[in-house]
Amino acid sequence: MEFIAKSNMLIKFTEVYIIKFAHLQINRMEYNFREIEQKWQQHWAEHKTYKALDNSDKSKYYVLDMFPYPSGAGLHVGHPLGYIASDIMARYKRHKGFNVLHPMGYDSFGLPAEQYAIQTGQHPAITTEQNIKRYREQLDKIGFSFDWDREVRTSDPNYYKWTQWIFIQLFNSWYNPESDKAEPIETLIKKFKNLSPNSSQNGEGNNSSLNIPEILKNKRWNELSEKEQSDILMEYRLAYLSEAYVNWCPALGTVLANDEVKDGVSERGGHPVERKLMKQWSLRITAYAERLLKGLDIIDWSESIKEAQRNWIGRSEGTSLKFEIDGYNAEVEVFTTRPDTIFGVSYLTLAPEHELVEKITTPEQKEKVEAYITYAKNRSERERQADVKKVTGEFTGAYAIQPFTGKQIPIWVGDYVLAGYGTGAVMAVPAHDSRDYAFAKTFNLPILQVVEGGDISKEAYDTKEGKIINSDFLNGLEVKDAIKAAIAEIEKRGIGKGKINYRLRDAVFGRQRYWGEPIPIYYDNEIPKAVDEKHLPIILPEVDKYLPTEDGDPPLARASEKWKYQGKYDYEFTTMPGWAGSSWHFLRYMDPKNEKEFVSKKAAEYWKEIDLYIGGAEHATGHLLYFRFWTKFLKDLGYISIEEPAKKLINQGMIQGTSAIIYRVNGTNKIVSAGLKNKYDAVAIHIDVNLVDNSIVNIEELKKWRDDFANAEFELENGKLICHHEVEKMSKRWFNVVTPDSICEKYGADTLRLYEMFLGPLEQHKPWNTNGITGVHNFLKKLWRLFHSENGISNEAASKAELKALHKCIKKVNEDIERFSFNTSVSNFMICVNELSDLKCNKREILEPLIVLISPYAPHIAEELWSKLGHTESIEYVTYPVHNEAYLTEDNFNYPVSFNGKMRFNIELPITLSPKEVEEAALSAPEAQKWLEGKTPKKVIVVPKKIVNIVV
RNA sequence: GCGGGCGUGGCGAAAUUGGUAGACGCACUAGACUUAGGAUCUAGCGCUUCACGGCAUGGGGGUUCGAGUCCCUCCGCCCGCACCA
Repeated sequence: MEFIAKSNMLIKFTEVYIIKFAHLQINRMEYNFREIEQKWQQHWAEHKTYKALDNSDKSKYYVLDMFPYPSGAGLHVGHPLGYIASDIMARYKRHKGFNVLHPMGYDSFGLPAEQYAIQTGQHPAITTEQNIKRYREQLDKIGFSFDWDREVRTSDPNYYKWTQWIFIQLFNSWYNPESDKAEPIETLIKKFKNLSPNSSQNGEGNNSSLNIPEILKNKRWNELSEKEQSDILMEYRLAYLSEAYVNWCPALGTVLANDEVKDGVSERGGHPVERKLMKQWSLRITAYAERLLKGLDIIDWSESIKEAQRNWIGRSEGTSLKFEIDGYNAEVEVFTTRPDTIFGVSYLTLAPEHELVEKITTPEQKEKVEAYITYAKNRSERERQADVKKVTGEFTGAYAIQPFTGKQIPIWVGDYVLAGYGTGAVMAVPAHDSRDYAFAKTFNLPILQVVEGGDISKEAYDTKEGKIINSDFLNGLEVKDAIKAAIAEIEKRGIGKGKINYRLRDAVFGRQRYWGEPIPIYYDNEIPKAVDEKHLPIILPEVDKYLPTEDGDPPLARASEKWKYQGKYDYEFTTMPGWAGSSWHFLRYMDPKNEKEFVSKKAAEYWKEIDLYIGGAEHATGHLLYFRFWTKFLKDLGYISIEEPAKKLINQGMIQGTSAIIYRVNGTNKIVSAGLKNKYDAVAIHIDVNLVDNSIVNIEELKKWRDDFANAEFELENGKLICHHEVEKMSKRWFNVVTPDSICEKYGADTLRLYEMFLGPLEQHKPWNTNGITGVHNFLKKLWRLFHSENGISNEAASKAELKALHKCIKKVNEDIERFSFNTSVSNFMICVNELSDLKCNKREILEPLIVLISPYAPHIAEELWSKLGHTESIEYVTYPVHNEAYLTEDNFNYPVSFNGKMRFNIELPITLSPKEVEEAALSAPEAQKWLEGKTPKKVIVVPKKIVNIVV
């Protein structure tokens, strides 16, 4: 008895032991991503695995992300999408033997930190620092291969010192239209000094495109006062101070650049924007309009971005033309693209802001015109844009002289003419321009047809086709030829000339804000001067409040009395806009610690331009235009040698949120499953998406999430509470924010990386949906299992089938990466691992290259498995596998043969056959013979490797 | 209005130059192994038909032996610019 009991116990004991042991073994085999990822992230940081070398014989590859603004909300799952793609590229290129520059930084000046500072009084530098810390933690969890030693922050004085320095270079430069590049302002001064007064009209520079200021036609440069000289140079400097109409946003208390205004409201915050005449610092980006346009042809950017920039630059060829004003010693200059319709002009229209309006308005019309101007000024941009159809205007009482007929034509004021474009005045040809037509119809002005075609009693005929009529010397010409003839005649008479106009405006550069780079300018007797370079950086001073002063001066005016240049001169009080620091960050990464230069010549020569730039398309007409502009400028001054900053640009799509919605029966505390909601009068409630798994709500978690659900009654479907989904912007407001941290915690960084790529094409907008993530997670588990079979790793030679599975994958993945199709490569990994699993492959010969192949996508698991295979060096330094065509083609393919869609069969042929032999074999196959029955084939089409068609 | 992009199963999506449309994944169905599984494995899964087959890439037309892919046209969606003379 005792013995039996004992042996039973022994058996039991053994069983328990075996189970325990098995359990241990399973544990050892399990894919423990948390442990692995932490281990390798630490390893990479300690060993500086991803350090980019400044001196290398290797070819360089520069892959850059648009750096983030570190907001308080932290990263959500949409932010890293582009970073993951660029990281894959960086790792792939390292495997391919490139010296890769893959840095990251922070665009850390900006509005939100300042708004927060205004509310709380906390210095923006502190919140920014906290946010950066949080960002870094989040980024580190995803396992990026950034070279963090090269980190830059735009709000760091060591960085903005050089932003200020570049501003000074802009201030000290002008654009020479003759050499077609920026030059030091001294070369312009020299030109002015050499001018001899009174002869300048037909002097040496007669045909030059350089406009000589009026005053120099009577006086020598040296005779001018310092103030006069300064004022003249301001008209040429690339960074200049001028009085101009700007987009003023009262709510934000600052001016905004055109690209920061959308539909008449501020892009940030959506506050109304009005036009205001202000003295402002601007950058003369218009000087670069033509080069910015031309450069688009040589860069590999998406068509939509290039079109957006072309649109924004808005080149249009036409003619400037002067009309004398009857009874005044004055002229109105207009710009037109249709000089061929000059004989159809029935009136001129001036913009309400036009300087001549006041001068030429007759006493009888004065009251009306003034009332109109007041009305036009008080209309906000938004109102004006909203009712474009509403035609308004007023007659000035003055008349202009049609230069060819000598006839009087009335001059009107109308706000459909924009002050900022062309000359702010148009010659109105109602018959051939729909806007002039609407105006003429409203105010009963004559409509004279001068181009044949259309029905001008109904609408304007604005097509640029047809014969010119009623037009003296232009009669009978086609529109195209008439334009040329008209320009020639206009130029001959000296009343105008051919001209190219751009829609692009100079970029307003000053912001009435605190949290930005101080503009390195001081005022000496009201004359703005650049601070000496050796005094840079001008450190952002401390202020008591981050608000404008009572006098309406910007916050910097609050700085203490000691904040003066050289102890006596006032500084400029506005700061630079957000896009200043981001306009050159790509250069600083090349040489981030340099204290003597913004970038050394040597580093700039080696790294040249960005090979791949990844970021959002929302910067199309902002950052992406400005950083091209600064690049061209710095090239002109000889500091760098590239004309375009980024060879290739990819705009990653936005990841939207998938909101979860449940239904509560109105007036009760009863929650019903989505399928049952139509039975009731139910209201939709957004709930936290993290409480939901595959549309099934975790009721226990829901009850904890919000008090009102704790005691709710639930009506379920098959025991489950199902929710509905809606695609919305990812935002706290909709409880649909998913953070990368939560995904890393649950599935690991490698799964996150793979899944973000797997979600769909990189450039496409797509909603985040965690449902499919188990698929890629399972793939990693399966991959892990391949390396942990019962028999361990075998050194046996691989079979044909195994080799084929591997090499097919290598080929496809290489192709996928080269064409930035990251989503398909994830599928290709899955196919390969499935095939190898089916083959129970545990061979080193296969698994080693496989893991290298996957490592750019899933670096942590790759490093772990690589070290398990006995390697001590990081997988990052291993050469990327190359596919072997032989493994792909050795066995037989099937060749289907089809005829006219009527009949189809497959025959098996060896791959080794030439196309000719394939053709012969196809024709002699029994199926083909039977079908042909003596007919002679007219055409045999052999498509390599795929299909043979026989046509009779 | 002008310009750019897109339209493929229940869902995310593949299809490199025109060449067996729907790879891969999710969801779903059935089964195996399990005390159990939210683990793993096997099979099925565009529509239609009992089946052979037929029909399918927004609609219509064209080119071609062959069209998701090229051309024309219409419809729908997204994005950018918008009184730019």
